Amino acid sequence: MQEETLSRREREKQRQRQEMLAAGIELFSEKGYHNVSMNEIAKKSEFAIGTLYKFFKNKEDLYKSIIAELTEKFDKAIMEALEETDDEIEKLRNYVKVKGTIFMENASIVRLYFAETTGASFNIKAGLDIEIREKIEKHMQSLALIFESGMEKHLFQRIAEPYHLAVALDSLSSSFLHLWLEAPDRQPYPVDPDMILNILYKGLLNL
Amino acid sequence: MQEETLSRREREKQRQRQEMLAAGIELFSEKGYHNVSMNEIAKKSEFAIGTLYKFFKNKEDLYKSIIAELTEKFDKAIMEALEETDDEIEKLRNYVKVKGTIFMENASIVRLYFAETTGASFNIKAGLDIEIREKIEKHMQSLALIFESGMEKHLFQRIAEPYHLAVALDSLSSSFLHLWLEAPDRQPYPVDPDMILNILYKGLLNL
Amino acid sequence: MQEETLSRREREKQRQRQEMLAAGIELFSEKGYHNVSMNEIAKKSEFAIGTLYKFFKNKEDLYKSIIAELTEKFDKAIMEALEETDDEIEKLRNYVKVKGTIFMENASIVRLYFAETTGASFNIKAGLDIEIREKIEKHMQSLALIFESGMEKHLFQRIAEPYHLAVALDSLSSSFLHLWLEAPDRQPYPVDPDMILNILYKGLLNL
Amino acid sequence: MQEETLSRREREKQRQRQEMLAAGIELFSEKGYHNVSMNEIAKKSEFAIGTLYKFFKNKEDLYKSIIAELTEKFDKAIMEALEETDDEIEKLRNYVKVKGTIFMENASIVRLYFAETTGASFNIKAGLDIEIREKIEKHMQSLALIFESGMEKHLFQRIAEPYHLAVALDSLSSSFLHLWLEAPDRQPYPVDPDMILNILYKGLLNL
DNA sequence: GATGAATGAGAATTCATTCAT
DNA sequence: CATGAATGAATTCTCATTCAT
Repeated sequence: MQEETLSRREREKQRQRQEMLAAGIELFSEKGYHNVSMNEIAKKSEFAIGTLYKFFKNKEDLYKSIIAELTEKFDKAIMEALEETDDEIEKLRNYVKVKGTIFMENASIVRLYFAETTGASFNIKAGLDIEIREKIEKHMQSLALIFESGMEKHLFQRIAEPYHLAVALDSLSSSFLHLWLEAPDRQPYPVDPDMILNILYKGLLNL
Repeated sequence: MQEETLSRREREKQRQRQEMLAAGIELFSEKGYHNVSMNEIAKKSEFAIGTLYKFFKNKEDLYKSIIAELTEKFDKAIMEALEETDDEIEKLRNYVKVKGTIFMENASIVRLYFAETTGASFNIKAGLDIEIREKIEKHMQSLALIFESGMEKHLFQRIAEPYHLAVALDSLSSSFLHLWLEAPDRQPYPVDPDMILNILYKGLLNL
Repeated sequence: MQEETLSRREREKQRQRQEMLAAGIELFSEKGYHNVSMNEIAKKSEFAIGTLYKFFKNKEDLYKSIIAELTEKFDKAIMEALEETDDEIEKLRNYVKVKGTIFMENASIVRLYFAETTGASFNIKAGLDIEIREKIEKHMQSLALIFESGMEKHLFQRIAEPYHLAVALDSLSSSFLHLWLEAPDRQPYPVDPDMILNILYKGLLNL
Repeated sequence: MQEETLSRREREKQRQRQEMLAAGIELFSEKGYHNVSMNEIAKKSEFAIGTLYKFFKNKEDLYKSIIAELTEKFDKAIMEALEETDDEIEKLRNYVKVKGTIFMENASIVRLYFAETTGASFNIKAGLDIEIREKIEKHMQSLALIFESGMEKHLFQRIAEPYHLAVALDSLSSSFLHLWLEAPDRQPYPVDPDMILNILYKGLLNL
């Protein structure tokens, strides 16, 4: 019974933490890191400012926690997607599909994620970006291996370096995602991963 | 003679303005918008802070001016590149080449540019992004037209919607540019626009 | 039996109170009143913070209790020492000896005590100092009376006002104590009360 | 003329700095370091809080500056007093006289000074105390030398270690100063340095 | 017209204290 | 009755902006 009580408290804490993170996500993605005050987050999450500081040692920590959580979730899903099958073509389709799903479900954090991974990030000093970049690099390496292996099996033509193809796939999927994030109803993407893959799969020119 | 005097003064003013912008570019791209103070920019550009405020009505205005200037330069160069020839293939190669050149020559602003165009920018309130996005959209439309026209001439296969191909080309070129910005010596890109185009031109699969 | 239970509880309470005070003493004397939080004291004394507030109505009250306790102890010991004998010379020696013993045994509180009795204390508003000052004044009066009586018996020469001599003795003993507190091994004082008295007893000059 | 302008500005700055320090002295000595906010000091000195921070990099710096300034002044005056004459008796009288004068003229800072030199100082971490303690130690050494030299000339009896006599003199003078600070009108001290010296000079007992 | 000293609103963070469990 | 999570007032410090010289 005590166990139950403890876990109830623990669960309650987790719920609170999630609410704080949610308020942070919403505000940060809407207004940018520096244009959001801890007081705002406190108000939005309906906690006292002091309570916020019980959960996160400072503003940066709260921000990092948001990014870290998404990164973790994203990384897990991607790695799983790539291991689900042995077929290279299927792996690539899975990659694009899963990326789309995650982004759709977390639209507002994704803005933050892009802010952190692209361009001059908020917190050059933060050092969080290093961790993220390492995960992204890991994904690129995994994709590159898939291209490489597909080439060895003569599934794919060696039209470019495997690593470059990996970057290309990542880039294309992100771009179409962006398109969709900006105008969810008009853009086809998250529903159709094949469109992106086709751009890579078929050559444009009649060679 | 008064005209001459005025224009000399005018030229002098322009030079000063450029120095201020240059200082801003360097600092903003290195440390991020919110981590740079107007005093720093004043010191770096060797003007008094009051003088800065004679040229730009506030910090945001200075920032916007930087972005606007790059956007303008970029837009001009791209539009010229696309009009230089009638050959669709050549147009696309020009697009990639010019984009590469601009980015290489303005590496530090480009970080700012990405920060502004991708993800949650520092200053969503700024409203500057609207102007930028419009220019980018114009480029996309131009590229789409090129793809369309190439398809009509049967130069290109209709492997995807012209607009999607435009987005793809923009995305790929930006990604490889990023790669290069992060590790200038190892990456081939700005030297070789064809690598990118090949990814689109040849299909991966043996169809 | 109820009485016994009550008194057992009472004793238990006293023990708890003492533990809280002890934690406070250690922390306050090490870091200063304002650099110690109630949470720290709670943790160090191994009570919940709420329990602390059952015993002391606020932080200041806890602090005052510490000082009051030392003052009480000190006052008692001093008054006893002065009444132990009828010989004025012996009384003064007792005073210095007992002061030394108390201070040696409570080195860490003594820092607090000095902080409170000398200079601009942390908490002038506390109003505690009034009570302390009254006790000190009482000691001074007692010492003055001893000097006075010694003078009447022609034990002492009337080289200064009795009250001034009292102040002098208090001052000298405190100073040498300080010396000892700062470097316990090198200083002779608490072992040798006569050194201090000699400074008063023998004249410096060859008169 | 430019020189004049510069020095006028410089003088103006010094005047402002002094006003800030004065406000700090008054508030700190009245309420204690931690019970005074920077905003209060700003208000009292009639400057904006930001201006305070132009002159002092933080609260501690402002506090240290106050203490350092008094210490400097005090040290200078004491050292001069000790060098003014070659006669040991005169030197000691000078010491007591000058100390009295300084303290009378700076009554409120002296409270701070005592708080810093006695008991648990506000800022154990501050490290300022080290500098002060070194100066005090220097004074003690100087006094000890005077006693030593007086003893060698058989002006003084060797009734105690010279260093202990130095400590005794310092202690006595400070104590009577305290007395006076608490009740300026009733206490004779600062007017009569000889009273203190007599306590040391004549022996109490009829030996 | 240039200057930079002065301003003060606003942000992050701490911690004494309360009170529901 | 003990507990310690939650509270929010108060504090330090920064920096965009103004304006007297």
